[in-house]
Amino acid sequence: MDITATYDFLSKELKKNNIRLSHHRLKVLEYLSQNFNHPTVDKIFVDLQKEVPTLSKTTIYNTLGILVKAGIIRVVTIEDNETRYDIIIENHGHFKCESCGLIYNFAIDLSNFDSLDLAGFDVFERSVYFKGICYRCLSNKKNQNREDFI
Amino acid sequence: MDITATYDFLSKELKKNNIRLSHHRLKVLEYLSQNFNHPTVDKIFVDLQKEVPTLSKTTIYNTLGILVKAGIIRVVTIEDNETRYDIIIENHGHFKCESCGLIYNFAIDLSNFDSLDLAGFDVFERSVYFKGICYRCLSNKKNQNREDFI
DNA sequence: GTTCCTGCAAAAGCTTTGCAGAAGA
DNA sequence: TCTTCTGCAAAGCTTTTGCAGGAAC
Repeated sequence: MDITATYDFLSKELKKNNIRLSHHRLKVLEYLSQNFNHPTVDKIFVDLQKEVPTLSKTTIYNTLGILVKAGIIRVVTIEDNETRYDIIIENHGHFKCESCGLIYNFAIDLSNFDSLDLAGFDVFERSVYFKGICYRCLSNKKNQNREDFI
Repeated sequence: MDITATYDFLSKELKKNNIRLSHHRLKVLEYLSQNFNHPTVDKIFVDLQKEVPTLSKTTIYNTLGILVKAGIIRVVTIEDNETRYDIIIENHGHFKCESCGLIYNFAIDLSNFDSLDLAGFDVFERSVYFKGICYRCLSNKKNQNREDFI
């Protein structure tokens, strides 16, 4: 993916949504458009502080809230004790490895999924979360059984 | 669904998992087997206190943790600011209405879903979360547009 | 000049932990 | 009796809020 194009596109998205383009906000957005690792607030904070030492968590919370409301990023609630954020890309699910903690994207398209149970409902957000052990951990720990990971 | 049968089944599940069947724990489990409304810890606490006034939140947290570990209930993380719990039923997703807050179950079977992106992965948990407006709220508010709900 | 953003500190929630007493096997 | 469960209170975290100063337009 062309990061510069994405970044430009997102800047325009912000303007379209009447979000003031402060330096800090652009930095948070830039970070999210270059890091597809579904960061927590704390991860964003720690990583960006090297570059922008005056940045506060309050501003990160504020910025993330605005971006979610504008529909530019989405909240990933794969785990109950951590809130993560993700630049919105269509038609993908999230897989979390319970061994190494990494979150992977994978292709899945439920946009045309119809359930009889939801007849007459207006569905405008669809999230898919899988958990398990990723191929990397599986090959690292071939001699152990699954119980070790749980 | 036959609640008594479910309840008996679950009692046996507990014994199989060497979980001591205290009165409080049975009450929590009974509550979950009779209330499919995906309660939060606080909801369980408030509802059960009428019946069991000495019950504490610590015990609820303790019990829920044990039941999750035993694979009898699962955590529903459809929202980032609330943790909910659900007796495990196979092959269903969760739909949260952003207007009334109700969470509905709907049938969906991803147990045989294969993604090329996850080739070589061991996937042992699959959650599907949808959001939108339920049919009830839609018919109550026919004259309003979607922006009112968001 | 006016609006809105920012950071600090405090507050608010939710969840976990330590420990002494109580209940279960 | 011995184990482990329970409830209280305190601690630990994450997130929100109030407010004064500062930056953007």
